[in-house]
Amino acid sequence: MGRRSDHSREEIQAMAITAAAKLVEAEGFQSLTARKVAKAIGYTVGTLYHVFRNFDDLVIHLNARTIDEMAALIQQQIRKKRNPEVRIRVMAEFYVQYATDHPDRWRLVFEHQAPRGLPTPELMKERRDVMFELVAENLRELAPDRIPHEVAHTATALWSGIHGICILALTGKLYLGGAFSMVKLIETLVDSVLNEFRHR
Amino acid sequence: MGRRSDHSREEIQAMAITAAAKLVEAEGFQSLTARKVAKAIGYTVGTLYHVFRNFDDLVIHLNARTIDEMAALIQQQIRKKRNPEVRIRVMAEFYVQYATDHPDRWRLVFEHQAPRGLPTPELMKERRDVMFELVAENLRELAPDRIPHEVAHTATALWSGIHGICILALTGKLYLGGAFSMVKLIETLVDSVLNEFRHR
DNA sequence: GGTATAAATTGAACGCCGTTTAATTAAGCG
DNA sequence: CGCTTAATTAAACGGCGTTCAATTTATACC
Repeated sequence: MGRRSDHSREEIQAMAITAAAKLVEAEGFQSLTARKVAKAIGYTVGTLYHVFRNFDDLVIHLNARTIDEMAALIQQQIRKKRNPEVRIRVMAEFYVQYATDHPDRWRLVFEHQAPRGLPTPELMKERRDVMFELVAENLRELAPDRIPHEVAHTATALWSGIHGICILALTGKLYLGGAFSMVKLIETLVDSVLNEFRHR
Repeated sequence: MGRRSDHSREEIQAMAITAAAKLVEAEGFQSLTARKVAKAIGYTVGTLYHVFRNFDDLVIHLNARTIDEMAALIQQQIRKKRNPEVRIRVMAEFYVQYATDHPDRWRLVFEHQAPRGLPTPELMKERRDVMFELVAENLRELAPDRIPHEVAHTATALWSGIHGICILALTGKLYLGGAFSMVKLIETLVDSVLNEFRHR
């Protein structure tokens, strides 16, 4: 066969990313392969390599979409709230929610890594700090006279901590059960860091 | 060739784990393969499968050793300290130290996962909570009259948070530089959680 | 409208992976 | 020394990411 032009480059890209997302959710990110994605969209691997530089490039595009989806969901939720502290708590709540609802897509964002030595792709750089900046924005509103550096520092510490709880819980490395829950752990962390932020 | 009996089963296991550790440190955990390990110890893959159930089994043994090494290092450090708060801070400091010194071995512990559906191997179950329990011990000493559940909860929140900072920093997903450092982030988290723990 | 050009798509190949298995080799024993 | 048993190997399998020559088709031009 040859040139079909049923779909443009961009369409094939989008189809591939969508198919990859579904495969990851259905079978886990560890068993995502280029051949499966190609088959799912009715093309062969070759076409995939015509549209993505390599398999990592496909994964990076999928991860970018995952981050965009998650950020959109979270921003939609905090738009309903006026109080910056409440907003931060809602952000944490829905971060956990998204991670729990799409564990494999979420883990792929953090556990994928391009081959050693290569620089972080632009697509990821743009999205790396989106959550941190969202937290920092609201911390700033919570205490407008704090110096920016301090705000950014606290935002980083808080959000990294929340992320840690998510990762360990989702990978089964956290004892949960009984009165133990992710939600309560996150609450403790948010309470602690916010109190510390206020009182000094 | 055939039966050489140069080494016992246990010796070959230990040699393989050591070789795997070196390969991981030298080339990254992503490119660890059974054939490389076999070659490094002067055997073929077949022998490796005679001694481990499969490749995941080898990785699990390596991870167990990594956790043991790290825990030993940390316990050795806190033995020098009497104050439980100081001990917790030293634990955090050396956790970061180990992760930074052996990034690929450390990441392998947390990013490896046995094929979907299989239960957590005993080898890992025994080691999963070692750090949490170490923290809880010292929290308990810090506030002997708190109920055990509360202590365990705080220990989990604190250590997950520290872990989150480590993971994000080591995978290049954290803005560091200038006055930003892992050590300072960790300090903030420890301060926050310990203060919260004391004041309520 | 036929034809040359350029682009999309394929299928087959490459070297590597984890894993399995039959065949070989050597050690231990009577 | 021959037999048994177990360790070790080499080869094979299917699947992986990746590359590329060959093929097919859409498009631009005369």
